[in-house]
Amino acid sequence: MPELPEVETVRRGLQPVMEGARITRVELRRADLRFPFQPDFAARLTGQRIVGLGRRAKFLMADLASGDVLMMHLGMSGSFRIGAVPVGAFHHPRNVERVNDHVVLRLSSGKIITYNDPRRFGFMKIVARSALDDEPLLKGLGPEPLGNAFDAATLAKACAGKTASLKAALLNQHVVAGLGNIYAAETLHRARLSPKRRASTLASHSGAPTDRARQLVAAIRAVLTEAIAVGGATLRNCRHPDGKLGYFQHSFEVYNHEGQPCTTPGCDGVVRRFVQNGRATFWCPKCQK
DNA sequence: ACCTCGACCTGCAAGC
DNA sequence: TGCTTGCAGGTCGAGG
Repeated sequence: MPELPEVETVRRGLQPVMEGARITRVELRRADLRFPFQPDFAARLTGQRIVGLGRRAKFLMADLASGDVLMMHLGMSGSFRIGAVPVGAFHHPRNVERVNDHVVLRLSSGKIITYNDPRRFGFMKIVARSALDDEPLLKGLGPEPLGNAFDAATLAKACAGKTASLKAALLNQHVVAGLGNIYAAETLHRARLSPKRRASTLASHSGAPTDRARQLVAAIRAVLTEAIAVGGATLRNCRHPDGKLGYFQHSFEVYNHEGQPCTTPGCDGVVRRFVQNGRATFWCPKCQK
């Protein structure tokens, strides 16, 4: 469940369970996800109290009482589920072991948090909080799109001089953090901007933001806010930690809508799909300019 | 310094 | 039915 709204939904699901709990046991079912686990990974977690669960870009950041931070990334196919130690003969379906359960955290509350990731593009890494500023995975990340630091001037500045397409720029986590393939397409459609347009056209010659930059910022904020409000999108049955589903896939206007009529009021265009930078892009050539 | 592409993995659906 | 192919919400490193 990977883009910002999905990661934020996961964070909100895990937060009440994790915060304040102590990790009593760490099970690694394999030695690596995308990278090998750090040699002291389990030891640094075991016995630690989780004091908070935050998010930066698509990373979940669990603050530990030790001063360490557990960084977690879901990659393309990562998901968490919350289970509980069975009481008596009662077994809950979410407690049943599944294939691709790679990490199991037992908490002092009796809750069990399981990380499942078939493709293993996700990863976990422990970093000292004092070393976060030097963490390569976070270095250079662009602003949070729902934060105060993200505005038309910032976006225009990040895109000034870029020969890459707007779509590529939105996928670039150094420009703005948290968008992925779905929300890049959806926000560009909302802003009526072509994914093929040069990113540099968000800035005037002097570097000041154009109206396009303002439209795009507004679209990004609106789409992400709406998506979070309905629990993100659920594709391929990837669920929330508590087993519930997101609903934003029903609000997609272009993603996976090839051949369907454009939803822009007054537009009679048809949604098209093409491959851009190796990834599917969905858009309406009629109203996105 | 940019930009694009291939590589990393598994699982599922469509097509033959 | 079974095999092959293509495709999937991400990111990094190599090479142009």
